[in-house]
Amino acid sequence: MITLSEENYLKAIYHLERQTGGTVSTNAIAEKMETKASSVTDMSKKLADKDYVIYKKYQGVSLTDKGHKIAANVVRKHRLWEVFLVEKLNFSWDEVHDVAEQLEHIKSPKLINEIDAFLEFPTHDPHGDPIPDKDGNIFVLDKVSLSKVAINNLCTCVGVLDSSADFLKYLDKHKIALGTQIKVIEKESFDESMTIIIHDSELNISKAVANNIYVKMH
Amino acid sequence: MITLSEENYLKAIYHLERQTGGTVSTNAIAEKMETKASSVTDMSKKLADKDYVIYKKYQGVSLTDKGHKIAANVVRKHRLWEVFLVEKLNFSWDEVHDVAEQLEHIKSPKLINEIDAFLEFPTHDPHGDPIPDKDGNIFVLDKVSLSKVAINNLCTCVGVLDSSADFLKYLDKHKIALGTQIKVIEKESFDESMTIIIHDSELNISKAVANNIYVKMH
DNA sequence: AATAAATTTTAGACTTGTCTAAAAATATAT
DNA sequence: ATATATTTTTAGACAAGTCTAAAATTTATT
Repeated sequence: MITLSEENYLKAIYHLERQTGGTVSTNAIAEKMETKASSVTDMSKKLADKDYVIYKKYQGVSLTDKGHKIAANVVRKHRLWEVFLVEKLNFSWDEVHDVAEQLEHIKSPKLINEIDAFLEFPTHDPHGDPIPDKDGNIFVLDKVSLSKVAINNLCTCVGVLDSSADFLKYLDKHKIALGTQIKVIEKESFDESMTIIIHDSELNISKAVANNIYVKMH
Repeated sequence: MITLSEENYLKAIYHLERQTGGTVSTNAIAEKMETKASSVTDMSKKLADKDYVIYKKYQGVSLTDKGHKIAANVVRKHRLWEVFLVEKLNFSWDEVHDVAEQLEHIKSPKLINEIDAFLEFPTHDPHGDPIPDKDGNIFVLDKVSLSKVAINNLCTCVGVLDSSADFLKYLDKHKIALGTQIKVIEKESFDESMTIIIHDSELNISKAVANNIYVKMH
């Protein structure tokens, strides 16, 4: 039986592998988990003993197929619960993360299958992140950072890079949501801010904001 | 912050207090929790330190107001989740317990309030057990054991004493559910079995079964 | 009331997951 | 290529929660 802590480590490794491609360093895990490198080393050994990761001293870890499947399933549960909270229980997209962090560890295949069906098999969570299927596969749609979009182009918001509550509240305030149409009309070269049109009105956003918004081109 | 283990102990003490009235013995808790008496002693001290129970050496424990409130809230969450699983996710009443044991520990006041509203404020769980309100109060309706009902009386099933999967499956097999009308037509004195009429057909049930069914008299 | 039986507590040990501080290995820079 | 800085591991400690075995207390019995 897998422990809560082990699941959280596998999830962190999963996200880090996906960000960087290859193996994941001890320090990177420690930072993500908000723990110490020595704790990560201890856990890496345990995860390797259970065949969830491949661990070579001083070389970091990478998920085995077994570990990948478990991690993807945790992420699947996390994202399905997020959809449930927003669609059925009146949560806003900045409120779901902490609760989903708890719900993702509930062990019941029937429960998550029924939730999936109840929600009519969603493919993305409220932040635009893809929901892994039962085998752990995800289908990524091609999205680009809003900061890369050239002047006069029209695009649609399909996701966010940073899903912190603060950033999501900023988006709410300015009526930016998944599906919102965005037209880039001006870019300032000195601070890399840009002016966009949403819902027929102009808005100036900083480079930092534009970086954190994913869009699909028209 | 309260731990998972502490919550489970408080819940066990809550149920035992309710069964027996007064204080709860170390052994009774150990049996309910499927653990050893020495572990219970250790935990009793911790719970007393945190003002969740009153503990006197060799005299057992009883919940304080603070402890009672926490325990009742865990039970509230357990039973609301059970209703949710049965009403919305196609679980049968014998499948819900294990999942609800996990879900009852999710910490999010908003979540449980929204689930409550989503279910339109149910008062009883799928086994007929009352759901404590936000203050931990429960409103018990007067129910009697089917085994106490005299011949020729008509009554309605409103709950079960034993909600083990085995017993619930037995009830399913014989089409006995909450709300089912039952008429007692015969009682055997030698084995205390009884013959009842449900859905217009006769059924003979043992003393053990009758003991575990709660009914409301007409 | 004294003894036997049952219950409860204590003492010490073990596991999981964490930490700090020091040692070892790897990477970087001059 | 050697010294320095960074990363990673080891060693030893600690808290939570559990256990076994022995001691203390309470309850039941004669």
